[in-house]
Order: sequence, then C-alpha cells, then structure tokens
Amino acid sequence: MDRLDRKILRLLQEDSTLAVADLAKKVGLSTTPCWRRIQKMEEDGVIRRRVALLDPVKVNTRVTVFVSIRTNTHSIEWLKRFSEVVGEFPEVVEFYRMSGDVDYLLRVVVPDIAAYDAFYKRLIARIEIRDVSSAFAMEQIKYTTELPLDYMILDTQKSGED
Amino acid sequence: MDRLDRKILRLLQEDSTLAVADLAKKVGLSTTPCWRRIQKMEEDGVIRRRVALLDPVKVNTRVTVFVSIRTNTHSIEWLKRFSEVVGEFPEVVEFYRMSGDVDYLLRVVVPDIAAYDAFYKRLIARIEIRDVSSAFAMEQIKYTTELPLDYMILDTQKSGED
DNA sequence: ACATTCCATGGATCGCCTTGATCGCAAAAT
DNA sequence: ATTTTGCGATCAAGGCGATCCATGGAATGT
Repeated sequence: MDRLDRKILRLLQEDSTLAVADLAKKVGLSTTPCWRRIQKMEEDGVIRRRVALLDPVKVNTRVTVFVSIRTNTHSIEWLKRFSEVVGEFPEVVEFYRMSGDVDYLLRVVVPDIAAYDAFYKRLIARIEIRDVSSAFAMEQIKYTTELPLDYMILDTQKSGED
Repeated sequence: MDRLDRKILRLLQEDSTLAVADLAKKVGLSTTPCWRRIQKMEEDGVIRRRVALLDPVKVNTRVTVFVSIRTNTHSIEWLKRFSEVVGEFPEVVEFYRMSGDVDYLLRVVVPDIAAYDAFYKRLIARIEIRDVSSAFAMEQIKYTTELPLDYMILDTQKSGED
C-alpha cells in the first residue's frame, strides 16, 4: 500500500465506474499495473464491494431518525437477540453499540414521522427495551461513504504530495 | 417505477458490478429492457452514483465517534460557515442538523482516540462552538448503504410479491 | 554484480455494453 | 370491435474495455 494505491482508492470511492485506463491515467500509471493493484486490493479486502447509491428522496426515505436505546439486561444473549431483531429491519441503516450513558444508537430512515411511529411500534413489539429516545434530523448536510485515507499506513514514506 | 425497477435497485444496491444480462435474468427480463430501465433510473437521478466501499479497518479508521453540538448563534450565516468548515474535514462522514436539544450531529471516523482528540482540536480551532459532547461507538453492529425500498411509490399496484 | 521488484509497452482475446430495428402482446381508448 | 399505445422479446452488430501474457527497462537492495 503506497500513495498510488491510495490515489486509486480515493478515485474509486468517488466513482467506481471509472475505466481502468482512465483511472491509470489520472493516477500516473499504465493500465496493466493499475489493474493489478485494484485486483490485489479487492483480494486483500481493502475494497469490500461496489454498490449503487440511491437518492433517498426518490425512494421515499427522506427522514433520518437517530434512536438512542438504553437497556436493563446486559447479557451476551440479549445482545445477540437484539442485534438479530434490529438487523432484520431494513429501515435500520446503521447500528452501534456505544460507550457512555446510551447503550445503542440506531440510524433509521423512513418516509415521514408516521412511518417512524409505525416502525417504532413494530420494534418494541419484537423486543423489550428499557428506554428509547428519538432525535429527528431536519437536514442531512453531509453524507458520504468515502473514508478518509489520510490515516492509511503506507509501505514507503517517499516524497510526493496528494 | 414498478416492482421490476425496485427489484433492479435492490440488486444494484447490493452489488453494482452485476452484468446487465445476469441482472436481467434475476429480475425476469431480457437484457435490453433491463438495461434501458437502469439507464432511465440513472437519468432520473434515482441511481445517484456507483462507488467502492472500503474496509474501515484496512484503511485505519476503525473508530466512530458521534459528536453532538450545541451552538449559541442560530443565524443563517453561522450555519453556512459552520457547514463549510465541517464539510472540509474528511473525517466527518455524516452531518445532520437536528431537532431537539442538540443542534447538530456529526459522525466522525478516525483510527483511535488520540486521532479524535487531534481532530477535535483542529475543529474548535476553526470555529466557535458553545457545547460539544462526544460519544464513542464500541462496535459497529450494522452499516449499510442500502435504503429500504418498501416505501417506494410504484406506478401500478398490480399483484405480485418480492 | 546480481536478484528482485515494479513499471511501460504492445498485443491479443473475449465478454459485455450499447444501440437499432422489428415483432408480438396486452391494456386502454375511441 | 378496432385502434392506439406502451412495454417486452428477440436478433444483430459495432466497439469499447477488461483481462492476460510476454518482453524490456529502471530502480533498489544484498
């Protein structure tokens, strides 16, 4: 992993439809080695997958709700079951176990408040929860799947920018 | 937009490298009309872009921090400047304006706590904020870019499953 | 000096994207 | 009942781009 790999990743995070030849040109390589690097990073699992990103408005999921959850039971079994149940809901798009006073945090996407209420009822019907509090996002100012690559660990620390 | 389109979107959200022919087979179409539907959905902006998703661990950003921000000044100008400044940080991967007692919520990805502290200092050096509180995620139980398509508005409500 | 590694280049194959044209079916409209 | 309209199926064909191989050269390390 050097800065060429990083440059490739940067571009593929933005647009994975880029032809290898174009990518190579932008990176400053010829197509063959560029292609090989991509292959390697896919094998190594650095590149997980390539997906299509949809417009939330167009698919009628414009509302994001953050759901903070506190629980009584802190057993492994409960966590396992809780994870499974929550994972089944396609509205739950992110799901974290937290430190601090909140135990779990969900990001839920739905068309509107009414749909959130319906989701909420379905959720608590499936599993017991001590305390739930919902915070509604009024606006999504930034959302990106691009991870910062500045922290990547590179093999060689040669000169160069980017 | 009918259930065939939805089926196509479902598959492309999982894997955008699928060949049109394979996609068509899975959906129950022949390649040409399937390809045309995809084109249309790209033109219409339903499909925004195709991107590569990376492994957070492999690119050294395993830690997620949720940053809750309260502000004094609630002017449009402040919001504009704040948005710009925050948007410049690649570590900020999501950024919402919230209702309720928190004004803004950020999701920040970094390698470790130390890096978060450095990020935090850089942030408050750039802009004045009344109150900041950080919540660390111990575990990412679920993360998906797939939006639920069950709420999609379809042209025809014919019979069928999926 | 030699081995290793990585790149550039060229070529060659093959799959699939992309497009156009034509036909058929089914629903809707007149 | 007939016509119109709107898909989809099928066939065909051009062409781009992915994929792989083979060779030569440059830089690095031992």
